[in-house]
This record gives sequence, C-alpha cells and structure tokens, in this order.
Amino acid sequence: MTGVDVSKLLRRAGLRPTRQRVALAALLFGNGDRHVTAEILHEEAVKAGERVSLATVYNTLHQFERAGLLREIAIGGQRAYFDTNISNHNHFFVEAEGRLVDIPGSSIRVDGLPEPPEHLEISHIDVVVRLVRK
Amino acid sequence: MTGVDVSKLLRRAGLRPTRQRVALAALLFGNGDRHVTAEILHEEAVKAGERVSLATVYNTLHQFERAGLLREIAIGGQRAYFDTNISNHNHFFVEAEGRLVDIPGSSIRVDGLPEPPEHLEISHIDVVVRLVRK
DNA sequence: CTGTGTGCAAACTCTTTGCATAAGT
DNA sequence: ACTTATGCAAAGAGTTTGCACACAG
Repeated sequence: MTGVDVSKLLRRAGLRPTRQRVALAALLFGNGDRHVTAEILHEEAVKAGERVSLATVYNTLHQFERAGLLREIAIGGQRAYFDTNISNHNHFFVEAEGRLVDIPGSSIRVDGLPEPPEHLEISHIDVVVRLVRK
Repeated sequence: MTGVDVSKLLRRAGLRPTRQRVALAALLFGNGDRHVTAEILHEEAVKAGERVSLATVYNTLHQFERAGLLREIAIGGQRAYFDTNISNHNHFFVEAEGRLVDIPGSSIRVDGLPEPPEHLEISHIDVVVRLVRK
C-alpha cells in the first residue's frame, strides 16, 4: 500500500498528513508521472469516495507546489496544470484535447540563449511544443 | 501620421477601420514591438482620450489575432499577453514585474525534439525563459 | 488540549456574451 | 440603407479567501 509512503512523503515535506492530503497525494504520486488540473484531481478524489472540496484541492496543490512536490506548468489558457514530475523536462501540449505529455529532460537542448538583462538571472526555461492534428 | 497606414493595415486584414480599431492599432503597431494585456491597452487608449470599453479591447485583440496581426503568448498566470511581433521568436519573462522581453528569433535554437505522437504535428514551439532577481 | 487544516460560500479576477445603439461604407 | 462594430452590463470560468468547525499531534 502506498498509504504509509505518502504519509512519510508529506511529513518530510513538513505537511501534516491529513486524510485529504493523503488521498490527494496517493492519487498524484501513486501511479507515476501525472499532469492534473485542480478540477480533474477533485473529480478523481470524489470518484474514489473521498470527501474533499474543490477549494481544498486548490489549496493542497499550492501547498504541494511550495513544498517542492509539484511544479506548475504554464500552458496559457486559463487552467493551471500541475506536474508530478519535478525533474528538468519539457512538454508536448495537444491543443485539441488539453492534454500534456512529458518530453524526457534529456532529449531537448536549448542553445544560443542571450545574456539576461542586468541584475536578473534565469530561474527556469519552459519549452512547450504545441501539437495539432495532422 | 500613422492613421493612413493603420487604416490600410486593417483593411488588408479584412477588418473595417473603425475609430476604436484604428486607435488600438495605432497604439499597438505605431511604436515597434510591444507586449500588452487587454487591461494595459485599454488603459492606454483611455489615457489617449479614446472612448473604448474593455470588452471591445478584448474583442479587438482576438480579431487582430485571428487576422494574424498579433500572437498570444502563454506565460501562465491568468493574464493573456499579446505580442505585436509575429515573427518567430521567444521571450524572457521577468516574474517580479510581469514583464515580457523579446529574444530575437535567430538566437535560440532548440535541438533534440522527439517525434510527436501519432497523427499529430508540431504547430509551434514556445520557449519562455523565466527571470528572477539575482 | 492546541494549533493547523478543511468545507463552504462568497468574493475576486479575467474574459466572454447578448442585445440595443452607433458607426462605417 | 445595410451591415458590421461597439458599449454596457451581466454572465461565466477559474481561482482565492474568510471564518466557523473538525481533526491531527
């Protein structure tokens, strides 16, 4: 069972393993890398019989993000996507379906970056490869 | 005067050069490459003494986008940014100020792209280099 | 017990839409 | 005149917040 692992994960991140957090974390981290919106995760939790409000899902996602367990992905539009894969990698985005697919961190290489303006440094480079039907 | 040029620009794009469109186009295209949100553009138009509603600014931005005069940039967050530079290029995004800066199209090169999944093809690659204070 | 987390509903922000009026050709 | 665009206000999405109650330690 993943229950114990998830509790430890949360504790290590400084978050109390409440029932809702454990349930959400199990959905997020129990089955490999995932890309979720708050709405999708809430739906899954409810389907799994968990009593969680959408507001708590939002709060929890942001707590997990602050704790370094998730990364938010900027794909534009208005929905916020969260990625359970926090290693360095990029994404395909299938416009028609609103679906994200990981591109392994090792495959894409970005060259020719100019120097950032004064007093600023690069925190992160997002590459989103947008896909449409052929 | 840019008035005549802007009218022609709109006409070429199949858009009637109404007073508001001319005013917005003049703000957008009259002074080099720009990155605007609807709110910023609306504010500028009002300051310039133009009577335009925010709703019309939104509508106009999307019309311009559909006409190929603007490109929308996905930087995440909730605001939509529009770029008057429609050539192939990428962006610095200064998180602290919500400011976008063009990176010339020629400088960045993305290598090692994997094949897109079945029946899909690449429509566009967005590279956003996020900057934070040093 | 004590403090933190949750649920709910309401507030908020950004954006879109419907419909009567105004403007372009 | 005829058609298309605009303004306004209201609706709509997605997200955040405030506060009373519930739960973990």
